[in-house]
Amino acid sequence: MSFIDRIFPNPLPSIDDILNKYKKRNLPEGSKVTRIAPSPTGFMHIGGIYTALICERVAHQSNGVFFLRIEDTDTKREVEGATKLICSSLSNYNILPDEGIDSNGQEFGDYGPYKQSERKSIYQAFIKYMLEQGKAYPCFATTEELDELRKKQELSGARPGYYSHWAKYRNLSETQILEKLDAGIPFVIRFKSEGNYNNKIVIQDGLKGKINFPENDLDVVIMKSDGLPTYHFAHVIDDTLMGTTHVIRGDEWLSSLPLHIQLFKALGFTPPKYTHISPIQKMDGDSRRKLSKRHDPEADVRYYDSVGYPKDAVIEYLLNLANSNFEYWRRNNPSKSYKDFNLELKKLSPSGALFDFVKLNNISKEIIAKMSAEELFINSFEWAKQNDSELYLLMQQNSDYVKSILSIERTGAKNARKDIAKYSDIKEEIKYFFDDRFSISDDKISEIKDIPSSKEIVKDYIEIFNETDTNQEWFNKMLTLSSKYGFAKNAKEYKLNPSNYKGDVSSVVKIFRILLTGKTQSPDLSEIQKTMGSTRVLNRLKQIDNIIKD
RNA sequence: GUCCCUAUCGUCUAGAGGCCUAGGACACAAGAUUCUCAUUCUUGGAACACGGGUUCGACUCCCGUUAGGGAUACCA
Repeated sequence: MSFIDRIFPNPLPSIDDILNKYKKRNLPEGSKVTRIAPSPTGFMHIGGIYTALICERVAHQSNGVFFLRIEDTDTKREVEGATKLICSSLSNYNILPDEGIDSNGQEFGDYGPYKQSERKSIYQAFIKYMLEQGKAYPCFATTEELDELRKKQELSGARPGYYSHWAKYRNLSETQILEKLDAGIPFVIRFKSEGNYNNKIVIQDGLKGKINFPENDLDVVIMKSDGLPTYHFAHVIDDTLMGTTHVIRGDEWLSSLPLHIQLFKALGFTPPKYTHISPIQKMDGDSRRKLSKRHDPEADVRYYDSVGYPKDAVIEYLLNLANSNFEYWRRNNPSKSYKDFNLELKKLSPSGALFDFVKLNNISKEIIAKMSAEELFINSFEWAKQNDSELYLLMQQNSDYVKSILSIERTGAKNARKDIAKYSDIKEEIKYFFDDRFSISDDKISEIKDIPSSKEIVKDYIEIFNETDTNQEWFNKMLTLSSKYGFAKNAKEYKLNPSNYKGDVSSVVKIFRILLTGKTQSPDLSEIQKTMGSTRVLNRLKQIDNIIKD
């Protein structure tokens, strides 16, 4: 019995059967097949969404196929529920694979299974083939042995790694291998590299162009002792069988490129086209670093959901990061779907971009400003349902009132206000419209007191208040009151002759603004009054008696 | 240590040897708009990391330095 049969005693599918099962994809010329291949080790990273978005766009723009593959070959790091989270995050952001796994764990598509853990026998069939071809061998090195090897290499100044004469188990005889196997010594399968480190090879990358590498001479592990393949091997097998034409992935894989190309060749496969994209980074002190799962809450896509950024805002921000001409396109096509924008892989930045919340906010404000009051209500209501029960209740019990609040300077306005960047901002904007959440702080009260004749002005206004006043009619009343009590009709006039006036009309309006909203800054006061209704307005105005006693 | 990638305003970037006195967006500052804020409009400040080449000419090409990032696992 050969050592190969000892390693794989159970029958495995034949290479021919596998190759026959995975038919060549029948797609029109120029169609691209891309994939997103996350490992279920925690939450969905914003960088994962970024890559997925790019892959999805590239495939679908070319009438190709975009699929999802779960890379769960590291059973130790796998986190319960992570696969589900990946699927739901993708569908949340409307990045929908044509093949893969849905949120319920249901697989779909003709090139599955799409979970690597379910493809074990396929990988093993190819591993066996590699062994038969003499392109791989079992290695019995223990962790201690490998540590020692590394130390020795460091001491002698040699390049660390398992290669050439350092590769202790590379040239074991059949009998030696069988002895170890019989003794039950754990082993891995290593690739028997024919590469020469002193040879230079050139590889083409879709973004970085031609890259020079030394040839790979490392005998990399391709099958772990648990019988599952490593990333490198699974990548080569899966992307071949699944017909991936374009591999778009993070540039942390760039250095493994010589190995991957070498593996494709060893198996007689044609490698796909590669594009390595730079990660999204953030500023940390005065150096940049990758957004980290452990330290940065904004690394988790759920963060953007939880604070209430519209999904499209996140997507458009990411698109803007990918292709900076997106914003130009968006300005010229304000109502088109982002899917009509043609994303160009070549236009991606070869260096990593810093995540910029200020820019995200700007994009998000634009998007929210474009929503009608009705849409904003529906979207924020949906958000509140999941994330803010207090706001949810408020909106549910006062839906018409909240809708009219959201209409202020939106419905019928030339340019809607751009002061809401995320749904969680809404609470603060609508709070003071509700009597049980409205109050005036002491320092605002003293601001009213500081304005001469404030009590008389309010009393006068109460007499002439009319709920149906137009904006102009309301403002005329402010002007009338101003001149009656010695305030200039505008700032210019006041500045010209400050000694002639007690202030200008803005001081008069300020009394009402504070009385009605508790704030010194607010949207248009006449619209606010109309929205609040006369009873509420008059009640609040009458509070002047409690603020300024005779 | 070794290998690989990257380097333009504060940020994202345009830039394919002369269209560059380096353009745009965000942010910031100033001004304008019958009220504050938010809009909107106008204006402004703000960058080719450094040193060598190549060339009539370099932000652009080459080499080095520096800085940042990545890889160097039975992790992906």
